[in-house]
Amino acid sequence: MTATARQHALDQVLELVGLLNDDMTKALGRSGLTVPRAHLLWVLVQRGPVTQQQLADSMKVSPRNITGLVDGLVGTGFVTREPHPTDRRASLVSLTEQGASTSAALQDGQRALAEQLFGGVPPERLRGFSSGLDDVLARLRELTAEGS
Amino acid sequence: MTATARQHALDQVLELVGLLNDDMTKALGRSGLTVPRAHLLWVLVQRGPVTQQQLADSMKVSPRNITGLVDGLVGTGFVTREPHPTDRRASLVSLTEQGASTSAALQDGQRALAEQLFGGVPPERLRGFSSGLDDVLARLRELTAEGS
DNA sequence: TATTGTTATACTCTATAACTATA
DNA sequence: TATAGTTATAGAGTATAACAATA
Repeated sequence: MTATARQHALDQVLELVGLLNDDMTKALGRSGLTVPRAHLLWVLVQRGPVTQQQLADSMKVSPRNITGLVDGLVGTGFVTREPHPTDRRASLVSLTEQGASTSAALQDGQRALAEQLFGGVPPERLRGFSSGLDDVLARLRELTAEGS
Repeated sequence: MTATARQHALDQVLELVGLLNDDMTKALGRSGLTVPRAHLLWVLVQRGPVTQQQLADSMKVSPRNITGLVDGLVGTGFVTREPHPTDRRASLVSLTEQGASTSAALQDGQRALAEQLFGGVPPERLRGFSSGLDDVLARLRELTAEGS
């Protein structure tokens, strides 16, 4: 009985993951971005100009992969790759104006999405949802920490 | 005030999406599968042997893509591709024993995950979570139906 | 010697367009 | 003429390994 309730909850979560993934992919595509490229942009918004090594660490991805993502973003005008002022081995990746304004627009879009998804949910119910999610996230973080 | 609560809820959901995606990718990798290949297997579990065209429709992906996914799954022994009994243009894709038993194991893993994630959540709280999710899913389905 | 990033190589997922075989 | 699937081509994300330049 409760086991089926838990199974149902997981099914719901998996459907959510799929729908949200599709929605994000489409929205980013309209801005000329992909999910990994938007992720990189987001790191730059949070951390400011950084080296590719730091990007690789932040995104938990190989340095080779960062080279490719930055190449793409330079090509489409979202970031610049400039020589590092003190370390001549390294590059410094920065947002262009276009990169910064697009990132801001994406954030606005996210705020709008939050309103669309949760705007009609009564506060009491939203609290319950959010608390339940906290429990689930705590467990998931443990699992992924172990499993790495 | 409530706007920040809604924003927080979306942040939680996005973290959930990321963690769950990583967890699934790793778990499937241990079984020699990827997310799209597991998706294909899952369609076969539900529908039985089908043509590649039917797979393309079910998965909302190009026929060319199905050719590649089936090639990979045939190569790793999860499915077979056999001539269709009545339509000589078409192939019939079926689960092998290995494909069926791996699919069953994945389902067991999912049941276990549901227990790990929700097992410690009190029934009352789980109900609240699930109800909230229902609201959110309804809105998301509308959004993705429009935006397509 | 250690670190930064690139080139070389390879695999997976994805798409469109042209083409073959069959209906 | 329409449908099923493949070949041809292309692009994005991912990884490891070898290597050059610099620290």
